Amino acid sequence: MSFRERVYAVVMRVPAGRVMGYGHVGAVLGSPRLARQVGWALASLPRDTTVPWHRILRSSGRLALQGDPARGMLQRALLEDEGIVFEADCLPMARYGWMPP
DNA sequence: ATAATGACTGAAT
DNA sequence: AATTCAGCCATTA
Repeated sequence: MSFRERVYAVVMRVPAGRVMGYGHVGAVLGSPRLARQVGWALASLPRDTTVPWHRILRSSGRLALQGDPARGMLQRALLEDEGIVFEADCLPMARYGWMPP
């Protein structure tokens, strides 16, 4: 089982309308310092994937993909479709954040 | 085996 | 408040 597959397994557990930070996913995988590797795993995801990659955000609830406007807008649109309300490019992790039981 | 890369993060400017 | 810097570590070359 590769690192990627473990990342996908965690991300796919996140219910609609909830989000997780890269560091949180890394923490579930073993260490909060795996954030970058989580990012790498999602970056190598195919476009037609069923993995809800848009539910993974940067720390403090800021959106990832800020360097890529096209995908950034897509991520925001997907999250809003799930009922998440943004507060000026950020969203309250305290409310939408999720951790596996 | 070594070196470079990056959807990150937290501290320091 | 906005940027830059320096660690991080799986993957790739």
